[in-house]
Amino acid sequence: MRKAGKSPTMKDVAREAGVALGTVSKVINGIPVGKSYRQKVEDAAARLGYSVNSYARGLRADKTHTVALILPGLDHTFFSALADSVCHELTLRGYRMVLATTQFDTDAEARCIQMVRQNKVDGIIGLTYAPDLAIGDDLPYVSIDRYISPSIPCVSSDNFSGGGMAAEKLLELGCKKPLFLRIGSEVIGETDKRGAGFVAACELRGADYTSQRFNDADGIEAIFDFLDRHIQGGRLEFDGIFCSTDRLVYYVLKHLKDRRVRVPEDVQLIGFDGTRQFFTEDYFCSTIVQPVRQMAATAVDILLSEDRSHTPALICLPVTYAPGGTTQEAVTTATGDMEWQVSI
Amino acid sequence: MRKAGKSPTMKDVAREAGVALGTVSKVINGIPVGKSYRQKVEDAAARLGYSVNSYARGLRADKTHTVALILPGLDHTFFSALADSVCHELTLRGYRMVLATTQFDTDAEARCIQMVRQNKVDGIIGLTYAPDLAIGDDLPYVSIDRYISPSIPCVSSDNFSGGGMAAEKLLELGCKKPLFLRIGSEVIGETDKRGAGFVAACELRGADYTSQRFNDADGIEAIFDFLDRHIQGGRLEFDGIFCSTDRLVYYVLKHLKDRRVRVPEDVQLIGFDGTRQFFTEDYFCSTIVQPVRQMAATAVDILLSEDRSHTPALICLPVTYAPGGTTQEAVTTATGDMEWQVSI
DNA sequence: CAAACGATGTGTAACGTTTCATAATCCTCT
DNA sequence: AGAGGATTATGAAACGTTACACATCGTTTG
Repeated sequence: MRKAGKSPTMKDVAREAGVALGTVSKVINGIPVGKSYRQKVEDAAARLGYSVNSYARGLRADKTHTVALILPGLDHTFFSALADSVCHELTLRGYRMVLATTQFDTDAEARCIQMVRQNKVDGIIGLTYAPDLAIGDDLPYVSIDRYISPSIPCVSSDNFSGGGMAAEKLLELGCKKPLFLRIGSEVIGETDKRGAGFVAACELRGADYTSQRFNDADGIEAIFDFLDRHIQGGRLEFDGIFCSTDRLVYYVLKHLKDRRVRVPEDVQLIGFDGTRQFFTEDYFCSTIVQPVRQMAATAVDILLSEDRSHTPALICLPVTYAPGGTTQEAVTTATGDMEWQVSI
Repeated sequence: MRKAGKSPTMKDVAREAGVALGTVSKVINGIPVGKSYRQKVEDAAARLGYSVNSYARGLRADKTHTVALILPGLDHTFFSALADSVCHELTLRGYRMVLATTQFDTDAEARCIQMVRQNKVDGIIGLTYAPDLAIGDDLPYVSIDRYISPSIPCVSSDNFSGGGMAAEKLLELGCKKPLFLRIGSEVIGETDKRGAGFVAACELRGADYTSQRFNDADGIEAIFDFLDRHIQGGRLEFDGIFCSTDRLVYYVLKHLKDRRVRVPEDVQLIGFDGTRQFFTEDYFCSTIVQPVRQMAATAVDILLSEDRSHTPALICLPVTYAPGGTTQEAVTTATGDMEWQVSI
């Protein structure tokens, strides 16, 4: 890659304006300076098209005004919404964002940390899965949805309450035999409190619940097998399922359709995330909605806060329930809007 | 924000290893050096946990290995898929990506350019709308979907052929009175060739077509009004509509449903973009699919190519047609899979 | 055996900024 | 009018790296 002619430096501006280097620096940084000097410098800078070299600045000051966001990828609403919000929040605060994606690969996570560390970012916001992520504590780090250590603040939605909310809702909607289905990473993260909350609420209400956990390694087939083992004479023995993610709802939905089990008539489904369809903005399914924007803003706030010595280790933000067609609410929901899909 | 203890520098490593600064630099950069020296340096670096300060490096070498991606936002599949791919392609080539979003605001676009210019990125990939974006030609720039000037390479999908493809498809599917509907920015971009391609194909086939263009400023209501004016006795006078984007398909679909016009029985719809539903991966509607990954890879390739003097000003990548339920194909498509939505 | 050469490590200048001690300038007050 | 103090501009040092000229050492050759 070729770059035409070097861009002007402060030295050039100083020469052009006939003032000292330090004066130019002051003007650029808004430090009070004699009016005529300020004018001369501003004119010269404009004439030359000067713009600060933040690499030189970042070298000198130990502050780069850059934050790294490390995510598995952007191919999921939750991730892209998070990235969008984080980017926006950072811009508002005068920070830049460098984005690195890991494809759920723990090696890539380590490489990303390494990479952004070289880049001397002022901090990292990360959504990672490696059980032993090496983050020196010289570099401020805020973790999303995964508690790593007491010295690393973790921002997540209130997974426990969300799980409880899902249980309450299923029971309220008349379910007698609710089931919790979990699929996810082998490592235990904050999101695993969803099941715990579900169980706690069920026990409190004395409900006849079941909780079944699978790992990504088991494959989705393990869940299908489980469901099949619980279908007796075309009838599923559960009448409500809380799935650990909206994506899981999709798979379950698909499988149940194959088995001619009707949703939501025979079994009601609640997911977690708050995934919405494009354009229509309808929820993909009945779901516990994570406050993505708030999570992003909170993560940024904590990361950039002056005093990081007293930040809580774990911050849980409130979730809400949103009906989305896979449960039988009393009133019809907005999804009725999408009836045209019937003809497809 | 507080940073604990400064990180070790090459000087520290040199002292620790008992060698000269230059030798450390050579080892770090893989320049041949005596075996024992190499070992000493590597050991010392590992012991101290040294990592390169890319700000110092970027200051010295006029190369930062950083590329900026400027997008309206990430809240659209096309944008997030593009960001995902660009990020991935850059990582493969050892580059970092800084992401800036503009919210479709042309002022924000200018601020972003300004910001990344300060950041001395090696180049910019931008998807912008400002009619007169000020990009000095000292900074390599690749534009997506918008031709700016002969010296700025533009990567887009083959909008013209895509429009033609949509026309051909509608005619092939039996439409006698096809309509092209456009909504978009006030400034004319590459995407406007969609309509041109449609018109060209219709004229070639002697079809009785109509072409109607609206701007964002007109509001979606203008399109609804237009449609209403062409509904006679409950029947729309067009039997096929090519919409300039999938999003427009959504609005049209919604409006036609209100007016009890059936899709695809009464009128067939084709969009542009290749938007897919989450999880299901089904196309949102019948559509002309943009090769997002290829666009990202191409943009990155061009931006990072050594010799930018002979790059073509405009690169159009091939699009494909994908049926998605808003047209009446001979064979049933994969969307049949989503029948369960019927019950929602 | 000495001179010349090649190979390899060393140290310093430069990149563009900010900061800070110093110098210059301007007032003000005696 | 001149000295003292307050204000403001100046210029050099430093940030961590790379590149290049130079010094050093070992080896080959006449």
